[in-house]
Amino acid sequence: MSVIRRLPRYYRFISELKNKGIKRISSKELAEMMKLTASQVRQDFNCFGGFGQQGYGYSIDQLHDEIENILGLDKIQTAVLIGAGNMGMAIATHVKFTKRGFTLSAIFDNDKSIIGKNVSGIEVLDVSTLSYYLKSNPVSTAILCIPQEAVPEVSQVLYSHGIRNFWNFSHYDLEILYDDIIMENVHLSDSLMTLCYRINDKNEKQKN
Amino acid sequence: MSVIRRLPRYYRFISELKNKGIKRISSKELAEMMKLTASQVRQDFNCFGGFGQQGYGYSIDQLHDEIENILGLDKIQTAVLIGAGNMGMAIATHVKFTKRGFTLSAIFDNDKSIIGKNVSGIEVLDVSTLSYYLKSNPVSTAILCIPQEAVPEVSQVLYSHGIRNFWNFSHYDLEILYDDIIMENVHLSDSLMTLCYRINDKNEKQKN
DNA sequence: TAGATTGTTAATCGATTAACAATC
DNA sequence: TAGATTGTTAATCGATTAACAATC
Repeated sequence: MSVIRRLPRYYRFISELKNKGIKRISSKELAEMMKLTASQVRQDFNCFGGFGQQGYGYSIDQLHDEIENILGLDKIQTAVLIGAGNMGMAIATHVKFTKRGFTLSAIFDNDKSIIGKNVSGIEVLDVSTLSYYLKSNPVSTAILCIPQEAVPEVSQVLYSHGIRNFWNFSHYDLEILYDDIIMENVHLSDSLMTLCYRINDKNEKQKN
Repeated sequence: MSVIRRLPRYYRFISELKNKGIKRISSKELAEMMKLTASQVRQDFNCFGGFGQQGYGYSIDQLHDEIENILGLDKIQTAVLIGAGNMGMAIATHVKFTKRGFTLSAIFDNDKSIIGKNVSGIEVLDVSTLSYYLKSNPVSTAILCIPQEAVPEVSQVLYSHGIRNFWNFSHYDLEILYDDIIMENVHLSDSLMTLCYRINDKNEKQKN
């Protein structure tokens, strides 16, 4: 269902309206704002049970709470981050985990010069202690910020300790290895190449 | 066309096969590897003119070059990065720009403690000199790693100097402001919330 | 009540899959 | 030639849009 992919964006816009103190919105107004069709907005919200009111529109507060609930942002997942290089550091310090349904419980790396450092209140641990850590701490989700080569070994440890949910920043396509996992990929280079395509495609069209 | 979104992934897999020295592959084999259907693989490649050979399959080398060409990775775009916080730093040091059709020519920030520092061979410049820089240096693309609040002002400067291509890491939806731009969004928190949804959805299904 | 706007069904559009003739 | 595998057309599936009756 492709409505799922749109939910976080709805949540972003609705949260902003809520912060501005706005109380109601119609599908038409929201659609204009988000560059969607009113029809799609209504169709989308109706997937999860109609929470609008005919003749009035949607209550921003209710919409906010409903989407929060649908996304499950209230049920906190515990995550560990593997790889405290530039990307891992950026993720650890930049992402608002608690607002997105997660808590970051530990960070691991194999670089002696990084181990022991404090990153946004969390000490970086030696990745060789990962298995030991997972035995005594309940973790549902792993964030992979390690180089492609390291993925098979590290993910094997994670998988063997029951971790089935991954937020993957490596170039490795982990779905290939296990088929009972939830894999959310952030392939930055794919995104950049898509941008490249779109730029070149536009340039070519302008020539003709 | 949703085939575009799949092209970078094809490129990733084909590049790896090429590196391994493999010379040919059939749509069936590639499909299994990438968890697609053989039909889709053939359909996708045929969008850009059939470069397979009946009874044989596809030449890895040719496929690699064709996709590279379709993506336009050979025509280098010049980009500037705005915002040298954790995320900006990670992007600047972590992303292989030249391999993805770009060259990073400058980095800007407004933090005096960061300005002047060297990040992967590029000096961080004062964002107040951005306008001046753009007058004398040809730039086609901007990478936005700045907080949401700063986006309207900075993007106005970029837009007014003719920049129409954006790689956006901020929470701001820039399409709303300008409609003649190419916008490639990397909304990390959207991705994380989608993961949250999928985890909770799976958990609920397992209960029943 | 009249006006507005939803919820929902039907129509359209696009993307994926299946099938098979063409051909290397 | 026989076998393999593509290119391509047709069938299916899913997602988006349009239309309108229901109702606040």
